[in-house]
Amino acid sequence: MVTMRDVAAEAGVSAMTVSNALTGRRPVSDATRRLVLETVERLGYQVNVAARSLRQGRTGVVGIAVPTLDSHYYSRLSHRLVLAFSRAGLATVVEETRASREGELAAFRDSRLNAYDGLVIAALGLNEPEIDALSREVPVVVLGEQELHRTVDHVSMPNVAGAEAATRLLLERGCRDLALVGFPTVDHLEEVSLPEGAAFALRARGFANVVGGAGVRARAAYAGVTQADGARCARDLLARGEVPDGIFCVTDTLAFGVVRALADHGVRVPDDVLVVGFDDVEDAQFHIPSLTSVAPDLDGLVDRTVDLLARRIATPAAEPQDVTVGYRLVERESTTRPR
Amino acid sequence: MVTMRDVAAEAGVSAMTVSNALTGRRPVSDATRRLVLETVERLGYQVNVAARSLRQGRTGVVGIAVPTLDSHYYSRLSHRLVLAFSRAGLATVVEETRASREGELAAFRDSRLNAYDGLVIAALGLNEPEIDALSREVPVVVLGEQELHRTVDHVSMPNVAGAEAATRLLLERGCRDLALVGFPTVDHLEEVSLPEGAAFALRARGFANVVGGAGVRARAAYAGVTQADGARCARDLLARGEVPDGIFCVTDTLAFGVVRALADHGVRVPDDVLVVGFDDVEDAQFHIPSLTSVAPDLDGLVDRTVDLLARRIATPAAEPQDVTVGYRLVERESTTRPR
DNA sequence: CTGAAAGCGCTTACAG
DNA sequence: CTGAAAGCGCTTACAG
Repeated sequence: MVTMRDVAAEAGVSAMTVSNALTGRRPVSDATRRLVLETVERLGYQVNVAARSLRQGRTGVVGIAVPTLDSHYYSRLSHRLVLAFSRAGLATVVEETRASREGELAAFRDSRLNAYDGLVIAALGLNEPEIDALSREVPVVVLGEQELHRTVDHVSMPNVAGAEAATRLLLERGCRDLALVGFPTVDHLEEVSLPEGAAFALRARGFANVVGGAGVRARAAYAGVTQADGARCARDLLARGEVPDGIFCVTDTLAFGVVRALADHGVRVPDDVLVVGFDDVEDAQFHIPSLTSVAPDLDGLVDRTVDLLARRIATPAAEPQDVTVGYRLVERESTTRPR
Repeated sequence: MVTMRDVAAEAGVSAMTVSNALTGRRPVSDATRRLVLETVERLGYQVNVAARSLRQGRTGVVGIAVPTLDSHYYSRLSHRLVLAFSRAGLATVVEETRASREGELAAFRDSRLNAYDGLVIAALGLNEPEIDALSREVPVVVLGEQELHRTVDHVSMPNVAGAEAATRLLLERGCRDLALVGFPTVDHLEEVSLPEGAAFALRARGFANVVGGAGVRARAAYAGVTQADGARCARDLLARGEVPDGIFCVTDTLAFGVVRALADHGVRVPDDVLVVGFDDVEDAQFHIPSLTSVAPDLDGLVDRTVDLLARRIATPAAEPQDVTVGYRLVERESTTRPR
């Protein structure tokens, strides 16, 4: 391997000067810089990042920890974060936590071990005190799955407000017999905790808030997070006898499964029942029927995340911020009554 | 930060002994090991990976470079690879190349710079000689987007055979007026190169192979890789006047866009036209109609990839292997004629 | 603008 | 089974 020392010897300068010519940290005369760069090119020199990291204590790498990459929502979110950090001059590493406590602890451990400069984590398994403690060891931004807390930078989704808007839309379209898919109950929400964390509970709360005073029927079904789980929820609702006339699903992924299972049982969307999802993943536009969904401001979420992490890295003691991004309700065929 | 030296001083042993107690590389007496581990625990010592890497020249990290994470196929593939490498005791880093030459060169560069022990790359932009040259700098396994070549380990999809099976199914179902979506032509395939690389061309070739002797009409449409691109292809076909009675799409993602755009123009699947995709992504089961698709043996692909990379890391001079995994054709509603 | 020396925190020979 | 010394390839003070 070609080292900085080789380049220095070949160019007849010191290793320091090579370093300075490459990093620009200290001024180097134009002639020397040209000589160094030409020698670097000719010898095919590549800086050794392990050595640089050891010396600097920084790596220029940010970790992104998400429950899984095999998800409509998280794959897109990861993609957007990678692009945004890339624009900010930071390389990114994506890790999967499998939505487990252990996986999330591992992400924090890896952040120290591999000397990530910072970590973005969609935390589902760890609770607030744990995150607060861990966040002292590495600059971190927590993504919107926890309730508000003020000891760590936090960018969250408009979970409650978005779910309220979705539920209101169902009422406005005339639904009087609602179902919530993705949470086990519409009452005593605070007593239930799910492997998927607080986001689902907050969306359920939004649903319950609107349903509460509306004098309509409401029930709930829960089976997990996948399309297959959504299908199971729909079958569960049908097995209980009555078909609701409006369904709010806490994610689009669940909604896809719900719509499919309803079709398998001869129940049509939107003819027999209206359906709204959450996340507005790209697929929502392409399904038949296309899916009405709550579209969180993903650009805002990503931009704020990059900003906050950069600030936290630069100023470890900065005052923690708590940001909730906006949303739009995008209406499509699944809530459009046929004429 | 607590260093190995701190632990050694506290435990009254040498740094070497701490290292040996931790790595197990050399035998340490039981009593000493217990003392060291207890001291490590008490001081909260964490090994510094940068220093270890610098010394060892290895990191235990494997890079995975895919065109994008925002894709039905690549997000699932990345997920599976992460799990498989995790089982093999290797951490993984996922990078996006944006399907560009530059992005792929960067993945190789990062592999050296960040001292990945190995790289898995779905290469689309680089050609064979470039990959062959780069593969001398880092252990690499190339994923199924290139034609066969024997200078680098290579795991490929059953592109030709799978596409042939899909096209044969359309003929068996009575189609006589076919369209290929995802490649610009059905003739002179070798003269066309796409940003998406050779996989699309090989699938087009499979289509052309079957159509060739069958005495049926065939045309092609190409716009890119996304669902929106698939929709554009369908609109393009419709704009040319005649509606085909069978469509083979080189990916499921394109097929979703095709089916949606056809529906927008009142053309029904499978009533008016049959559609087959490729990849068998999870969504294929949940769309309405559910999508018939070529299902490559993803488990086999992932397992072989992990095996080959592990072997290449252990034995850099090993004879390169070229593996093509199998497939199943999964029939669903999109090719089932209504009674 | 340029350089010689020291050291980041480990692990690899070399000894015993 | 254990240790003192050297060095992985850089960059940070300290000098000039």
